Formats: sequence, C-alpha cells, structure tokens
Amino acid sequence: MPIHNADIAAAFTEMADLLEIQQANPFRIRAYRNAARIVGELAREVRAMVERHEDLTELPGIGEDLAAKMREIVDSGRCRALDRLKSELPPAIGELLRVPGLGPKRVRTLWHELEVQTPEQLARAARDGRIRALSGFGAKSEANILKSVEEHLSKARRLKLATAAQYAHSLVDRLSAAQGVIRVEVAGSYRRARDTVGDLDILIAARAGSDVMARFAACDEVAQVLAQGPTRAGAVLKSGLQVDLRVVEEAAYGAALCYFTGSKAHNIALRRLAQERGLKLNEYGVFRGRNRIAGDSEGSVYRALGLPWIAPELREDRGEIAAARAGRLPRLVQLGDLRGDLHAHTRASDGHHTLQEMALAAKATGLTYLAITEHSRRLAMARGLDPRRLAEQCEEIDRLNETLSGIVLLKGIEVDILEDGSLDLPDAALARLDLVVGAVHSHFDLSRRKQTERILRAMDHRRFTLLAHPTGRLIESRPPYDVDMLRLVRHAKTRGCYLELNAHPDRLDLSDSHCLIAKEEGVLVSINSDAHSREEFANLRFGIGQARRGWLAPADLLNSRPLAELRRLLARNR
DNA sequence: GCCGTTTTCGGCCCGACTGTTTTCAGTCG
Repeated sequence: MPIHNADIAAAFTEMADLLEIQQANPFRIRAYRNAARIVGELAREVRAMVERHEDLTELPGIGEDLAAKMREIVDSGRCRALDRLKSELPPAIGELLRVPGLGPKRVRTLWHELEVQTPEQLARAARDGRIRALSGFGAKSEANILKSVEEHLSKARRLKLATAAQYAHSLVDRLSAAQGVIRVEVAGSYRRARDTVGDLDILIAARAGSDVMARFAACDEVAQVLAQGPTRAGAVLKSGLQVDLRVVEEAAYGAALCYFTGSKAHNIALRRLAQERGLKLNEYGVFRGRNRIAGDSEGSVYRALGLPWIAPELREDRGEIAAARAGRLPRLVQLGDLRGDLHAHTRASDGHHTLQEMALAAKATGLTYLAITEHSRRLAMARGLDPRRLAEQCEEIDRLNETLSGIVLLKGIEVDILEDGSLDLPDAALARLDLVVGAVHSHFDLSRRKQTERILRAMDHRRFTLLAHPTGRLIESRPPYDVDMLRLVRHAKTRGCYLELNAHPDRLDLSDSHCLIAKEEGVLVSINSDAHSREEFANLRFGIGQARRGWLAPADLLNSRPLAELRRLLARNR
C-alpha cells in the first residue's frame, strides 16, 4: 500500500504520545508533534519527494533524523523507532492521552499502579473506586475521570463550522447584554475559519465587577460548568459543545484575542519572535521588562513585533510570519470580491426554487451572474436532466435573461463523470452551454490511480470547464476519495480548466491546503455555493473562509472576474 | 529532535485553574 502523508503524520503522533508517557525530553516530543503537523498539512506527497530524492530537511522542523524516518516509512511502511517504543509500552496506551484531564504523568501512574491500558479499563477502574486511592488522585479526580472517559468512549465529535456558528451567535448575543461588557468575540479555530471546531473560545472585554461570568454559568444552554475562576471559565452546553470563556480588561483585549485565536503553533512562533527582540508576549500584552508596550489591539501586538497584522485564517504557522516580515502577505479574498456563482440548482433537478427566484436571490447577495447547473440524467434520484430537458431549460434561461436586470443567468450543467471518465451527456447537448461543471457522484472507492485517471480523462473532454467538489468529501461523514490532487491541478492547468471550492459547509472542497496547491500551480479556483435554495447563497461566506485559509487573493479566483472576462476564460479551452 | 545576523551547544512560550497539595504538580489552552 502506498504511504500517504497522513500515515507519516500518524506515526509521528504516536511516537510523540508514547515518548510523552515515557517522560522523554519534552522538546523532543514537541519536535515529533510539530513534524506530524507539518507533514499532515503538506500540499505535496512526501512519497513523491522521496522518489525524486528531494531534500526533506528543507521542510521546516524536519532535520536529518526525522527525514530519515520519513524515508524509512515511505520505503518500508514501517518505523523501527516506533516499533521499538511500542514493544516497551502497552500498544494502545497513547489513546488514554486523548481523555480530557489525563496527561502523561497520570497515564503513567494509572498504568503502573492499576495496569490500566485502555479507556475501557480506565472506566472500570474508576467505577470500582480504585483510582481515588492513588497518590495525587482523589475522589473528585476519580469522578471527573469517569465522566470524561465515558464521554470519550461515546466519541464527542467536532462540529461543522456552520453548526458551531449557530451556537456562537446566540451566546455572543446573550453575553453582550451582561453588565459591564465592552466587547465579545469568538476566537479559536472558529475565528480561523477551520472547517470544523472542537469547542468555542469566547473572549470578553469587561469592566471590573461585571456579572458576565455569572450570566454565562446561568445560560439555559449550559449543561455543566467544568471550571470557573474570575477570568476564565469552561462549560459544556446541552448540545455537547464545549465553550471556554475568557474575560480581560480592555487594555489587554488585543493581546488576549491574539492568544485565544491561536493557532497554538502561531502563538509559539510569535512568542519566540518577541523573545528575540528582548520582549515578552503573553495574553496581557507585549512587555519590555515590566512595561506593557502593546496589547489593546491585535494590530499593536503585531506592530510591536515588527509585523503587519496577520489575518486569523493564516495563523497556522505555515509561513505567514515569514511572509509578513517580508511584506508578502496576500490581500485575501473577501465576500465582496465575488462577482458571480458558477454552481446552483433549481426545481428542475433537486433544488427548491425556480430560475427566477434563484436569480433574484443571487442578485440580492451582490452577484452579477449565476450559472444554473442541474444534475445530469444519471443522477435519477435528483431528477437529473436529459438532453431534451436541458435544451428546454436553456430556452427558458434565454427568455428570462431578457427580463432580468443586474444579474445574468449562465447556462450550465453539473454533469456526472462516469466510472470510465466519460461524461453523462452527449457532446451535442453540452455544445450550447456556457460552462460544463463535471462531478463525481459514484464509484468513490476506486483505487487512487483509477480515480485520478478517470477525472483526468473527464478534463480531456473539450467541453469540460470546471471540476466540482474535487475530492467528494462530506465533512465528518464521508472521507475524500483517493485522488492525486497535484496531478489533477497540473492537468487542469494544461487543459485550461478550473477547480471549484464548493462552499457548502458539509463539503468545503477544495480544502485549504488544496487551494494552496492550485494557487502555486496557477490554476484559478471558483468559490461556488452549490445552492439548492435561495437561502444557500449565504454559504458562500464559508467558502470565503476556506479560501482565505488557502491564501487565495481575488486574482486567484475565476468568479472574481467581471462577466466579459469570465466568458473569455470559459471559452479558452474550446 | 530542531536550530543558528551572538551559536554546532544549549537553548527551546506562557499563564490559569483544579485538586490535593500545606506550597505545588498536573493539565490545559
């Protein structure tokens, strides 16, 4: 089986877990965790780099040792150092570190004293009352551990960004109304627009004596308060979502926002930068000795470190600090940069509104053109169009365009890419369309080679313009199909076609790192809603968030172009 | 284990909260 970056990342994470339980040098552990993150987010396949004898130590955080381990994993599928560690420790003990409240020390104690090696054994030990007798533990710890391990076993999943947004809005409204509150903002991975969030981090600037903490604890959504101090609190909502609250004075708001937004890796890099300049950065500000020299706004914090402000979506320690230093941060795309949307459905297939209703909704969203792209006949479930119905819709669009103002409908199709890479409609049916959006809706489990070649072949079709949701993933429910994205991107470049960033919050496909590949290879991306109803144009904002995480600027997009330029770009490969 | 406009050795981010601790260790973010 070929080795993918995720396999290497998993091996390094396991190394870190096991080393942590062995109480190895914490910086060595960090090096493995850091490497796991770097490899996991890497746009290019390590396997391909090894085959081309590229120098892996060029990657940040990868030195001679880790490079050798990466080569070993690629070549043999194994890592002897990891095997050795696994032979010294119970095989699955790293899993215990995932239980909240347990760190390496406690896991080690539980293992040595009670022979606990799995979450199931941990739950049993807690129920039997054996944990409270251990030194450093007590009845309260035992109860907490039981609760967390039971939750862990029932698998608390991450929430999709759009779902978290609903809870976030309601909490922010509630907390804003508390006495003495000046500002409220959701920070964390939510603010960085990650596609899923594990918890909500809410930051509040408040005057002394504010009752916001008490208000928070008394919110009716709160199921359980986990921790509560004067400046910090944590709670679990009835929905299962965890919320962490932090209250700061106004003068420290910017530093706290920065700290609470993360990512952790970005924060560490910033603090190191502060150190180099003889400064100290914490959540209260930037300090020279005891003097706070910045902290009321994020801008002041970055300025004190000699940097321009960095957008939250870039704060992943993926080169943004170096780019900021060099004055080379991209001007990230914003919702207002979108001129149109190239993927939407109506009642003709599985949408809920008429052509006219969709056109007016798109116009109200601020768009100037909208491509109607129904499913093709193979997707019978979605009432996919055959050539006759497609021709009828084209005529209807022509008629409607004569009456519309401020918005132009484009004629398109979301045609199925069949298993062999051919398209689900004949050439003649596609010929009169403004664009042909191709999509994979079946045979998700082909081998990487077959899946890749299937899509390459579809791109070879002279009418093909845009690849919809390129990996087919459904967040938290269906993994992406196995495909060589770099090859797809390069082929799109030579064929003069484009890639979609599907903005539906269940998809967000292209992902952020795939956007980076497209940008580097010079292939334009179209951020499309895939709207099946008028309301779903609002999803475009999630696509914008993902595009910003992928460093995309307006110039990297297809649908930031005015209609005339778009038409030229669509015609390029005809 | 990585890294280097002081360095190939000696650093490596910083603080809050909990529980069990009588002064702090462990965990978390």
